[in-house]
Amino acid sequence: MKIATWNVNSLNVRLPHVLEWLSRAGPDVLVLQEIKQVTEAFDVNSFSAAGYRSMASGQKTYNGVAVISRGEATDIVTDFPGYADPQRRILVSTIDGVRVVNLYVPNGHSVGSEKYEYKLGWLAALNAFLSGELETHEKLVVLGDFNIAPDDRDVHDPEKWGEDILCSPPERAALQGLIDLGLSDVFRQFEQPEKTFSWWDYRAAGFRRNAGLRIDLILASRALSDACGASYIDREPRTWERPSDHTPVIAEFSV
DNA sequence: ATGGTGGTCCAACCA
Repeated sequence: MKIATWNVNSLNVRLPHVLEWLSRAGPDVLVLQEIKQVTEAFDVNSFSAAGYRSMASGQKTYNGVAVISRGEATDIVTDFPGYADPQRRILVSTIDGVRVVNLYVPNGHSVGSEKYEYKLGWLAALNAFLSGELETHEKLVVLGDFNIAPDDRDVHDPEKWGEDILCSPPERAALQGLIDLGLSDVFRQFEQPEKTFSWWDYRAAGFRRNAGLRIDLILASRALSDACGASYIDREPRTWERPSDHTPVIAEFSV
């Protein structure tokens, strides 16, 4: 199974990019974040014409997640049980025997802000949810825009970023809490070029200067991480006309 | 050191 994640920053704008990338990369599963459209506006037909099934959990203007897959998606979950949240940030399903958890983790704005507290609370709810999912699904992958750079290697200028948002110790501790459930960051199972990132700020020529972060992650349970043959980031869509500020992150599993 | 870009939707919010 070849699986990928991409924050598209508006599917209305980026649909042509997504279709182009699907045709070039041919993943079995592609999960999207920030589709920024209501579920009813999600264009299932464009994906079925490309040979994919698809579904979305959308909302107006902000957030919104979608899953595009060759195989059928079953046992769909769109909310953490017991955690009421109008923001559409998760889409969980089982595809070809793999539990696929698509996430758009809150950004958090700045350390100590109200949005930051929401982010940490959301991550606690995620931890509780995944703890349960891991009990019932041996093959589980958690992927998406985590809005957390795991460590200094994932930051273009660690001195400058310091312990700011996306890099603060409580955020990194929350990510470690997920790892401690029995998940691993498959990108780091392989030799990677230095300064490989998945997001570059539109401002201040971030991409031209490679001033980026690796905040789009693929975490896999033991049964899957053992079966992971490759994980890499495809920078190319970030070079296209009118790009998303994120680029696809891919993992290949022999399942 | 500051301000820079982009999406949604038209003023202001979010990233």
